[in-house]
Amino acid sequence: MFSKSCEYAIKAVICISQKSREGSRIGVKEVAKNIDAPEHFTAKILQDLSRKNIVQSMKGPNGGFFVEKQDLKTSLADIVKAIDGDKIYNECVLGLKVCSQKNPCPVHNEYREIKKNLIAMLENNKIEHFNEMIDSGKYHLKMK
Amino acid sequence: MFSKSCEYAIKAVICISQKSREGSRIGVKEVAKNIDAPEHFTAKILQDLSRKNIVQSMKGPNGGFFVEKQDLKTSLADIVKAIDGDKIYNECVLGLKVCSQKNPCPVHNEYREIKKNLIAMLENNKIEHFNEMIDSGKYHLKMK
DNA sequence: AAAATAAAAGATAAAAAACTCTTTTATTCC
DNA sequence: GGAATAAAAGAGTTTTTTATCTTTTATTTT
Repeated sequence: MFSKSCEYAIKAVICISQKSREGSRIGVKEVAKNIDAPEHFTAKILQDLSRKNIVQSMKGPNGGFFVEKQDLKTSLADIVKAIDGDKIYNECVLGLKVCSQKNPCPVHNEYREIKKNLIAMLENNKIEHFNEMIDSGKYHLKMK
Repeated sequence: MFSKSCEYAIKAVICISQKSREGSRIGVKEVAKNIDAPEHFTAKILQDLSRKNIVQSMKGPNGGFFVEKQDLKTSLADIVKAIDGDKIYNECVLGLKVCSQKNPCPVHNEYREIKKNLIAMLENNKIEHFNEMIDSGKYHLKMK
């Protein structure tokens, strides 16, 4: 469904935002450990997310990554678009270059509904949400 | 969503089954042209589908690929499972190794519904279906 | 039986994705 | 200002996926 980078990105953003609520920043090393991803690879992804303003960063001692309050409204869709692009929005399930309402592939109509729900899910789920869910103890992100 | 191989496989099976209804077999070269896929790569995929009994094959002059009548009941899910495995059935959207009803990731419950619909779509759509749809002229598989 | 045809199998190559390592730049603390 | 810290940037490497090329095997036709 999503690329590995994208999966890591989602987990990383949630992880960083949790730290941010406590008022502190978090370094690559700790993020990587938390989300069970390779450290340097995580660094690349975080650079990308930072360039795209999904997370913020500060260099130097006591530096690290954090998310600003207004960015808690970032949705899963925003992260997915930032990393994997908008192919889930546009691409045909069968990979046809031309597949539209006017010129549909055999599963176009059925898939449209599924896609609609998937996109709705990605857009409605914001990171502030996840913080609450994970706090509740009923949901997790751990790889154990 | 699916690998390239899998997309090709789906199109190839539909393409072959259409020829089979006319009572004739079809060679790799023609399949590849029809589905706009590289010839030798298509050959590999067809070998795989043949080993897994989703299509049949015959060597020699007048040989080629075909699908038997009973195999028209093959669903998209069967093809996807044969090529990409059953990860859409089992894997967590966020890539967590542990993600279940008892130990859900933050989107587990919402995604479960979407997954259910997706799987239903894949299982309900059989290739005999597609033949009719494409015959009707309202749906297509062409890459033009 | 020989020639022709077409898939099967095996080996190789190219591209993309995933991952690693090293150097540079910005910031803070002393 | 100098040392220490941590991200940014750049330059690899490895693995997986996608694609190509060559040889072998099975079948048919003559």
